[in-house]
Amino acid sequence: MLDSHRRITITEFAEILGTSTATVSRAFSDKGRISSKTRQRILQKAAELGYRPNIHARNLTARHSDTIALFYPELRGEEPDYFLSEIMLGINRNLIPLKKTLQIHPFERNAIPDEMGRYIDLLLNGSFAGIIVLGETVGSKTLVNAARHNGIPCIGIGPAPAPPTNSLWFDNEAGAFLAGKYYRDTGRRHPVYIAGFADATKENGFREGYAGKVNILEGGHSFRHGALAYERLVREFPETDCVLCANDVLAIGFMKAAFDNGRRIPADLAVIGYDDIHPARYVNPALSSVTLNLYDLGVKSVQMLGQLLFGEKEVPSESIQCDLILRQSS
Amino acid sequence: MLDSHRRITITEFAEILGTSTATVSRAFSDKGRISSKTRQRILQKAAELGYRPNIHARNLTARHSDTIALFYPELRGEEPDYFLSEIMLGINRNLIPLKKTLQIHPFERNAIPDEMGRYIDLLLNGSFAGIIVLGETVGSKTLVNAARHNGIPCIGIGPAPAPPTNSLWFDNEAGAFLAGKYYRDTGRRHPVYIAGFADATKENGFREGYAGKVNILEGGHSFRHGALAYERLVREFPETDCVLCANDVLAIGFMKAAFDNGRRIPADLAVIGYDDIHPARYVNPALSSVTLNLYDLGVKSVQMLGQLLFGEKEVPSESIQCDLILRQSS
DNA sequence: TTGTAGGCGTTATCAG
DNA sequence: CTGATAACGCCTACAA
Repeated sequence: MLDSHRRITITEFAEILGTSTATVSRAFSDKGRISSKTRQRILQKAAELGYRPNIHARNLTARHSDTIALFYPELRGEEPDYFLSEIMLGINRNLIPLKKTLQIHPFERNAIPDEMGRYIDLLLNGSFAGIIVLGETVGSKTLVNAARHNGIPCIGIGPAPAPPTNSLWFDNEAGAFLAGKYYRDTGRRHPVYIAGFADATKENGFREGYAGKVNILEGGHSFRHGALAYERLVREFPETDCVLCANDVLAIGFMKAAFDNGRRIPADLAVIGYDDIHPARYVNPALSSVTLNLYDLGVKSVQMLGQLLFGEKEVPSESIQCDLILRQSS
Repeated sequence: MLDSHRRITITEFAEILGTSTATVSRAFSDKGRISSKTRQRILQKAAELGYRPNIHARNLTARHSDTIALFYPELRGEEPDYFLSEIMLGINRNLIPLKKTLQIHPFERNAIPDEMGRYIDLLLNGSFAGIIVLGETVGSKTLVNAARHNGIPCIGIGPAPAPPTNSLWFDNEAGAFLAGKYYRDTGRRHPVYIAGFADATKENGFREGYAGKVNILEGGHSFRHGALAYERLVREFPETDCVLCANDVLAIGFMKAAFDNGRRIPADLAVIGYDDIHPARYVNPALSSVTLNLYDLGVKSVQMLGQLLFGEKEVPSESIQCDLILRQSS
């Protein structure tokens, strides 16, 4: 049964052709001298007989594969990670020209280094041509370090501060600052920051931008967290007239609860999100947000990785600009 | 340079241990008799010296890898595919126990079989332990067939009609029927169906459910398409008082445009979406939708694939139930 | 329980 | 330009 599906090997194939395995190999490899006539013949016959180079044998000799891996701290909720989706789209769209293939590796967000063993293993098995690591978590850093230590091409994506090379960063403090300043300039009086994961940077940026006291509320990373945050806001800070949410998902959930509660946005309560995921534009009211240009982040990360793959020892880190996109909610 | 990162091989490692490579292999393979004492010793020493089995060599002898691939027809827009995101979440969450790794392969939605060569190659290279194929496109079918022909474990996910085995399906006609019937029962007079990809099934189901004439409008698969559809609706079918959108993204875009245009939903105009992606619950008004239980679809698909991987020749196809989830928009 | 040795399918080196 | 042949690193009979 299995045997009936057994593919023909280079040896058998070469025999049929009456040539050597070396020549067949050359026909498929683009390097190594070979007359275009024999290549033609070989390629055609291959199509005919269904011969294809075995990728594992190939990887074994080449000592690496054509797959690049994306590692990211997983959201432990029941909702997809929209932040990730946008970045991944950018990545995927640009992998084709590199003839690489994408592998997805979510890891536990709160993992300590010792718990990253499984991923380090993957990394060190020589399975990947290169990797992209998302996030600022301990796990992320563990991965990035392991990659560097072992000479594996690796681009890190995350908030500042970032190493001077091989990383792509954005300045959350600056982004949140924009929101704070905007609220100050538009005369809002009682700002609240609704936090996502522990990240003092956004909170600080927001406070500095506002140049005044801001209240803090625990948020999270799901629509539901956002809705819950609204309920808490009503109880704890009823005077609030503007909020910055640590991410758009939170903001959308928050707005939903506020809207259903009869709050007028932005008249009574302004809200600004963070990340600028696509749905932000299509909720009611359309959500103002600090854009991280997520798609571009993805695109750029594979460009950088491409250079590494191409032979560069390292590439200078780059940053992506944050902007405040004003829509209807603020 | 590269050499400094060269990992130790089984031969060298065995030599250091003063044992044979076979024993080392056994220590790592869980099968093959070996005293737990020597295994202990070997595993520990391995950790010490940083020895890890080379995955490519492993794959070569095993004739397959531990990666499973997800193939899906790509949305050619600038937005992530939210439908896919939900399914992928379900898949990812259940891959860990299988100790498998996920690879992502978007392909051109309108690809004809001849253009699927690249993916067929991947498939036939023996690279995958198994695959999951999404969609009802020609490309999807090509892939599924190739897999079956070559004895590669494969689960297809898509709308009915589906083959009797190895596939996971949902009944779009039945789903859309629910929406049509609901509109009939709630006294709506002028229904419009806003189409996504060419899929007569939903349209038919909707019409049958409504048991009357329904107008059709081209839609698409992005928020923007939805918004545009609203504009066209105003011009072409101004009397419309209820719509079914082929997917939620469309519906959300549509509602946004309607809302900004001062339309009262659902009073003047009811809208129902399809797929029930998470954001549907958090837009204003909350979107009624035909749920496909996308997450469960993902979960179930890996369960089925798991059986195939476990040795079953084939598993009976299963279906996932569609339900109409009523929220605020209808 | 452990060791020996051949094989997995390619690629790379070195002659020819 | 083409052919032999030795790696690549591991697994698995088979033998001990």
